[in-house]
Amino acid sequence: MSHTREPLSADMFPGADCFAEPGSRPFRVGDKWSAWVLRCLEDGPRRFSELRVPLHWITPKVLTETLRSMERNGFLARTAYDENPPRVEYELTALGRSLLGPLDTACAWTRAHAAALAEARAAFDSHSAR
Amino acid sequence: MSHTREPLSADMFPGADCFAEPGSRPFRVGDKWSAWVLRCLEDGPRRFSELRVPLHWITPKVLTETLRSMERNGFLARTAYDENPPRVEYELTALGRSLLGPLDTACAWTRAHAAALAEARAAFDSHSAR
DNA sequence: CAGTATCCTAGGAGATACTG
DNA sequence: CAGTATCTCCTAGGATACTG
Repeated sequence: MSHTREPLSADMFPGADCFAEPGSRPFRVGDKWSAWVLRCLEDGPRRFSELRVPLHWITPKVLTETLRSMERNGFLARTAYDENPPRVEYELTALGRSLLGPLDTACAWTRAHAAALAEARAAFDSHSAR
Repeated sequence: MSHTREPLSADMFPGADCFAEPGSRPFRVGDKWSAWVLRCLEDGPRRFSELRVPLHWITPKVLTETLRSMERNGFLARTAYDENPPRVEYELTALGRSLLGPLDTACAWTRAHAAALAEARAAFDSHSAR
């Protein structure tokens, strides 16, 4: 199993690269990972280690920070089960779920204008090159 | 005239603090200033120095960077008039204008859930305090 | 398994000064 | 007026190692 860092796949969350990846404009939801976490939890609760996989082996420190921040905002709920080994599940709240709409809107924009964006950049770059 | 840096007023662009200000979650449009610039140009072309005022005297370096990036993405057009003293105007393109919709959607979400957000944070903070 | 604890680095952002 | 040119600072994000 490779822990190599590659760009997140756009298949999982079409248009999201424009939200979460710092290098990609124009959109970004808050920090680098929150929007992706939101999508990962869309279909139900997930465990800490389950979240790491689709997030390309995000380091535990960064995932913890992201989850704490989202929990603080009331976007998700953390449930710790008293078992051994420990089990913790994260699940979207109604508030967190309500974010999916705006997120979709922005995603839709990105997909609808991806070609125009690429063209604009190419034109700008070729113009500033000469 | 005070050049003191204060938080951007929410009156100018309700809900936008959740897009553009790094410290404010959950939303942020790309970088710190792009969304604000978009709003500043909403009602027509503006000059470089005109933009600095509503943006709380953003430094010329940062404004230039922001405008260049937006120009590269095709969100705005830069027009330099051959006069003395020089005059340069920035104006939204159709592509840039099309961003206003998604931006409004996200703004609307923020305003609609501002109370819930504040409550969630207060609850989280008081809980983690004790 | 679900996290902490440390250390480190790149780059976004600002202050200040200067120029065509 | 409309920008560059430098310098500096901060912190989000990552690598790695360890723990209840």
